[in-house]
Amino acid sequence: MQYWIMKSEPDVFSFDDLKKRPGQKEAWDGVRNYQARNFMRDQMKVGDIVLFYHSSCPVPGIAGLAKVASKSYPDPTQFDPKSEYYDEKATPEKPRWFLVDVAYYKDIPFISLEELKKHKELEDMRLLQKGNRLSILPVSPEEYKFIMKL
DNA sequence: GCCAACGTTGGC
DNA sequence: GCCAACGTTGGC
Repeated sequence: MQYWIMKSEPDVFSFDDLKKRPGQKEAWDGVRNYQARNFMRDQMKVGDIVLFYHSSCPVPGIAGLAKVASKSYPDPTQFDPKSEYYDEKATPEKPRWFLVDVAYYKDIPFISLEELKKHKELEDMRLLQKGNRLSILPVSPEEYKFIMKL
Protein backbone atom coordinates (compact mmCIF):
# COMPACT_ATOMS: atom_id res chain seq x y z
CA MET A 1 0.00 0.00 0.00
CA GLN A 2 1.32 3.37 -0.99
CA TYR A 3 0.48 6.99 -0.37
CA TRP A 4 0.11 9.70 -2.96
CA ILE A 5 -0.60 13.35 -3.44
CA MET A 6 -2.84 14.27 -6.33
CA LYS A 7 -3.24 17.92 -7.24
CA SER A 8 -6.36 19.51 -8.56
CA GLU A 9 -7.43 23.08 -9.06
CA PRO A 10 -10.48 23.50 -6.84
CA ASP A 11 -12.11 25.79 -9.40
CA VAL A 12 -12.03 22.89 -11.82
CA PHE A 13 -12.53 19.92 -9.51
CA SER A 14 -12.42 20.17 -5.74
CA PHE A 15 -12.52 17.65 -2.92
CA ASP A 16 -16.14 18.66 -2.33
CA ASP A 17 -16.89 17.97 -5.97
CA LEU A 18 -15.53 14.47 -5.50
CA LYS A 19 -17.88 13.90 -2.57
CA LYS A 20 -20.84 14.95 -4.69
CA ARG A 21 -20.10 12.60 -7.57
CA PRO A 22 -22.21 9.51 -8.07
CA GLY A 23 -20.55 6.86 -5.92
CA GLN A 24 -18.27 9.64 -4.63
CA LYS A 25 -15.89 8.56 -7.33
CA GLU A 26 -14.23 10.18 -10.32
CA ALA A 27 -11.94 9.18 -13.18
CA TRP A 28 -8.74 11.22 -12.86
CA ASP A 29 -8.58 12.19 -16.50
CA GLY A 30 -6.55 14.77 -18.34
CA VAL A 31 -3.11 13.96 -16.98
CA ARG A 32 -0.67 14.59 -19.83
CA ASN A 33 2.67 14.18 -18.16
CA TYR A 34 4.60 10.95 -18.53
CA GLN A 35 5.91 10.72 -14.98
CA ALA A 36 2.46 11.26 -13.55
CA ARG A 37 1.02 8.77 -16.00
CA ASN A 38 3.60 6.19 -15.02
CA PHE A 39 2.69 6.54 -11.36
CA MET A 40 -0.94 5.83 -12.19
CA ARG A 41 -0.28 3.13 -14.75
CA ASP A 42 2.52 1.25 -13.03
CA GLN A 43 2.39 1.87 -9.33
CA MET A 44 -1.05 2.76 -8.06
CA LYS A 45 -3.05 -0.02 -6.47
CA VAL A 46 -6.67 -0.14 -5.43
CA GLY A 47 -6.82 1.02 -1.83
CA ASP A 48 -3.80 3.31 -1.96
CA ILE A 49 -4.42 6.49 -0.03
CA VAL A 50 -4.50 9.82 -1.82
CA LEU A 51 -3.95 13.22 -0.27
CA PHE A 52 -6.26 15.40 -2.34
CA TYR A 53 -4.38 18.66 -2.85
CA HIS A 54 -5.83 21.97 -3.96
CA SER A 55 -3.44 23.94 -6.17
CA SER A 56 -3.47 27.27 -8.00
CA CYS A 57 -5.89 28.80 -5.56
CA PRO A 58 -5.83 31.39 -2.77
CA VAL A 59 -4.84 28.88 -0.09
CA PRO A 60 -3.20 25.78 -1.52
CA GLY A 61 -3.13 22.66 0.64
CA ILE A 62 -4.46 19.22 1.44
CA ALA A 63 -8.24 19.25 1.40
CA GLY A 64 -9.07 15.66 2.26
CA LEU A 65 -8.36 11.99 1.80
CA ALA A 66 -9.29 9.79 -1.11
CA LYS A 67 -8.44 6.29 -2.22
CA VAL A 68 -7.44 4.76 -5.49
CA ALA A 69 -10.62 3.00 -6.59
CA SER A 70 -9.66 1.17 -9.78
CA LYS A 71 -6.78 -0.32 -11.64
CA SER A 72 -5.31 1.93 -14.29
CA TYR A 73 -7.00 2.01 -17.68
CA PRO A 74 -6.73 4.18 -20.80
CA ASP A 75 -7.92 7.74 -20.34
CA PRO A 76 -10.95 7.95 -22.67
CA THR A 77 -10.52 11.68 -23.25
CA GLN A 78 -7.41 11.02 -25.37
CA PHE A 79 -9.62 9.46 -28.06
CA ASP A 80 -12.24 12.19 -28.10
CA PRO A 81 -11.58 14.87 -30.73
CA LYS A 82 -13.90 17.21 -28.89
CA SER A 83 -12.03 16.92 -25.63
CA GLU A 84 -9.38 19.42 -24.66
CA TYR A 85 -7.29 16.40 -23.72
CA TYR A 86 -7.56 14.81 -27.15
CA ASP A 87 -4.31 13.26 -28.39
CA GLU A 88 -4.27 12.56 -32.08
CA LYS A 89 -1.37 10.16 -31.71
CA ALA A 90 -3.23 7.90 -29.32
CA THR A 91 -5.42 5.03 -30.48
CA PRO A 92 -7.47 2.50 -28.51
CA GLU A 93 -5.01 -0.14 -29.75
CA LYS A 94 -2.06 1.96 -28.61
CA PRO A 95 -3.25 4.24 -25.84
CA ARG A 96 -0.77 6.76 -24.58
CA TRP A 97 -2.48 8.06 -21.43
CA PHE A 98 -3.75 6.13 -18.44
CA LEU A 99 -5.74 7.03 -15.37
CA VAL A 100 -7.25 5.57 -12.23
CA ASP A 101 -10.55 6.19 -10.51
CA VAL A 102 -10.32 8.09 -7.25
CA ALA A 103 -12.94 7.79 -4.52
CA TYR A 104 -13.75 9.89 -1.48
CA TYR A 105 -12.35 8.36 1.67
CA LYS A 106 -12.31 10.72 4.61
CA ASP A 107 -12.63 14.31 5.75
CA ILE A 108 -9.72 15.86 7.57
CA PRO A 109 -9.08 19.42 8.66
CA PHE A 110 -7.59 21.43 5.80
CA ILE A 111 -3.78 21.49 5.93
CA SER A 112 -2.31 24.42 4.09
CA LEU A 113 0.89 24.41 2.10
CA GLU A 114 2.13 27.06 4.49
CA GLU A 115 1.59 24.70 7.41
CA LEU A 116 3.38 21.83 5.66
CA LYS A 117 6.39 24.04 5.05
CA LYS A 118 6.77 24.78 8.75
CA HIS A 119 7.91 21.30 9.66
CA LYS A 120 11.46 20.09 9.36
CA GLU A 121 10.19 16.52 9.20
CA LEU A 122 8.60 17.32 5.87
CA GLU A 123 11.37 19.30 4.24
CA ASP A 124 12.26 16.41 1.93
CA MET A 125 8.69 15.93 0.74
CA ARG A 126 8.61 16.00 -3.03
CA LEU A 127 5.66 18.32 -2.91
CA LEU A 128 7.76 20.94 -1.18
CA GLN A 129 10.78 20.76 -3.46
CA LYS A 130 11.53 23.84 -5.47
CA GLY A 131 10.30 23.78 -9.01
CA ASN A 132 8.14 20.73 -8.49
CA ARG A 133 5.31 20.75 -10.99
CA LEU A 134 4.21 17.16 -11.06
CA SER A 135 0.50 16.78 -10.43
CA ILE A 136 0.91 13.33 -8.90
CA LEU A 137 3.60 12.56 -6.37
CA PRO A 138 4.40 9.71 -4.01
CA VAL A 139 4.31 10.36 -0.27
CA SER A 140 6.37 8.24 2.11
CA PRO A 141 4.64 6.41 4.98
CA GLU A 142 6.60 8.56 7.44
CA GLU A 143 5.45 11.75 5.78
CA TYR A 144 1.89 10.51 5.70
CA LYS A 145 1.94 9.61 9.40
CA PHE A 146 3.40 12.96 10.29
CA ILE A 147 0.87 14.88 8.25
CA MET A 148 -2.02 13.01 9.80
CA LYS A 149 -0.90 14.14 13.23
CA LEU A 150 -0.88 17.81 12.30
C1' DG B 1 21.30 13.32 -29.77
C1' DC B 2 21.77 18.27 -28.82
C1' DC B 3 19.68 22.39 -27.58
C1' DA B 4 16.91 26.62 -28.24
C1' DA B 5 12.33 27.99 -28.20
C1' DC B 6 8.16 27.49 -26.38
C1' DG B 7 4.40 26.11 -23.24
C1' DT B 8 2.75 24.92 -18.68
C1' DT B 9 2.62 24.76 -13.73
C1' DG B 10 1.80 26.86 -9.59
C1' DG B 11 3.17 29.83 -5.73
C1' DC B 12 3.23 34.43 -4.76
C1' DG C 1 -0.02 39.11 -13.64
C1' DC C 2 4.76 37.73 -12.78
C1' DC C 3 8.30 34.58 -13.00
C1' DA C 4 11.14 30.43 -11.96
C1' DA C 5 11.39 25.80 -13.05
C1' DC C 6 11.06 22.30 -15.98
C1' DG C 7 8.89 19.29 -19.72
C1' DT C 8 8.21 18.96 -24.66
C1' DT C 9 8.97 19.91 -29.40
C1' DG C 10 11.36 20.29 -33.52
C1' DG C 11 15.24 21.78 -36.43
C1' DC C 12 19.69 20.46 -37.32
